[in-house]
Amino acid sequence: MSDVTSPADAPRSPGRPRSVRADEAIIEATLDLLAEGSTVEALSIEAIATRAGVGKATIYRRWPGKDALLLDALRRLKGVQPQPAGHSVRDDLVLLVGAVGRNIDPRAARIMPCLVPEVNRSPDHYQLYQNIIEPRRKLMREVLQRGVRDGELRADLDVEVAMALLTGPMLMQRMLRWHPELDDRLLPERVVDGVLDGIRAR
Amino acid sequence: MSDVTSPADAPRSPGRPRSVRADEAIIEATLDLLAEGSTVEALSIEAIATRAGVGKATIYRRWPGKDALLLDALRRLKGVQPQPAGHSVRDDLVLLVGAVGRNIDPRAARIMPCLVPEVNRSPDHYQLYQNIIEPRRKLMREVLQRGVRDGELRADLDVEVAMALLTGPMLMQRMLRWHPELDDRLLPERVVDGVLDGIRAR
DNA sequence: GCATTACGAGTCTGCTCCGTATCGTATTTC
DNA sequence: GAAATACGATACGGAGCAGACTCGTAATGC
Repeated sequence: MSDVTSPADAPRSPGRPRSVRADEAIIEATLDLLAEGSTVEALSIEAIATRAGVGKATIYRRWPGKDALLLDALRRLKGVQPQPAGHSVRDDLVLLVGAVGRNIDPRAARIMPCLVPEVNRSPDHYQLYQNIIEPRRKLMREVLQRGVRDGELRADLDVEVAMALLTGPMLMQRMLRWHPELDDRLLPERVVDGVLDGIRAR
Repeated sequence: MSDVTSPADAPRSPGRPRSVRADEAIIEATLDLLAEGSTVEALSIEAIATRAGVGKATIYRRWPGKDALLLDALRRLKGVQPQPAGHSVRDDLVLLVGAVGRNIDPRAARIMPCLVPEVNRSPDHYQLYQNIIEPRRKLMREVLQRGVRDGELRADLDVEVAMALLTGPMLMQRMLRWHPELDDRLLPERVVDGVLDGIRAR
């Protein structure tokens, strides 16, 4: 079986190569345990090893500690960014807002809230978090700037505030189920239309 | 010194009464440790006892375990709700939005994010969280309904969505510093005006 | 004064975890 | 076949904490 790293990309040191299957199993076990509700700090190497069907040494051979392993594991969750069509600003915004806090991996939705304390505690993790969301923010910023340029949005629009208006309600709902009765499927449309047209009578 | 519970409210059982000072010290130590960055689960009874200058038994005499102690401690953080003046819907909203995630106790701002995972994990904690924010939500709901009644806001306004639009951006910014460059002091006004008037050109 | 309860401080057992080391075995290169 | 490295499993010493307990002391009601 081809349970090992591809021989093409390295000079191949002697001895038995590391098992790709083990790599995969460790990462998956980590994400599974997190998704099942374990906090970052409650997560133990021993639990990961057991879950992955792997010896502890196999983990320590690859990562110096829990933090490094976690970083690698979380990188797997970074989903694909949706590509706005570029026709209607409203439709593009609905697409982007609907993607807030949503990733390919369904575990991501359960894991993300557990990382909030970490992001607040450690400047490194805060930076990592910012690096991850910045590309998504950039995408939305461009859609909004396009709207201003085309005259579809107010000329005096504060783009950064507008992004907060669009993103905040979705994030809050996804992370905290802030309001139990809001319908998650309809929310993106409602949010975009609400922010576009305002709530003031006219 | 009057270091003990007031004699007026109980039949007074015999023996030395429990020290109010100890109660206070334990709660304060708990909140301090949380505010300093300890996670809920990393918090240990031993650490609390040491910090409070109190024996472990003194804690176990009062609470059955960490969870019960935490619940009592967190109840202390519930700040006062601002009272909207009732003149202008906009001004009332700015007041309420500015109060989102803000409590009298400055430690609250640092503690709240640490509770996000708990709220997601335990239905009990989720319910507790909902009970705490519901009064605040009610206040905002009334202001919005008043606006609709007075014709200041759209007649077809979805009040729940509107609350999400107003609250979400503030919460996200307070809990995650989602956008590093947004000015926290000006944000409430910006959010309210943005949501009121919309971002669409007209 | 005496029974009763609380106090701070500390001890003790049992548990979980960390990070390292050591088994016997498996897989690879030379 | 020999050397090298990886594998899962398990054992180890050490750290930290939970809870129950024990001290000698302090405060209260009768």
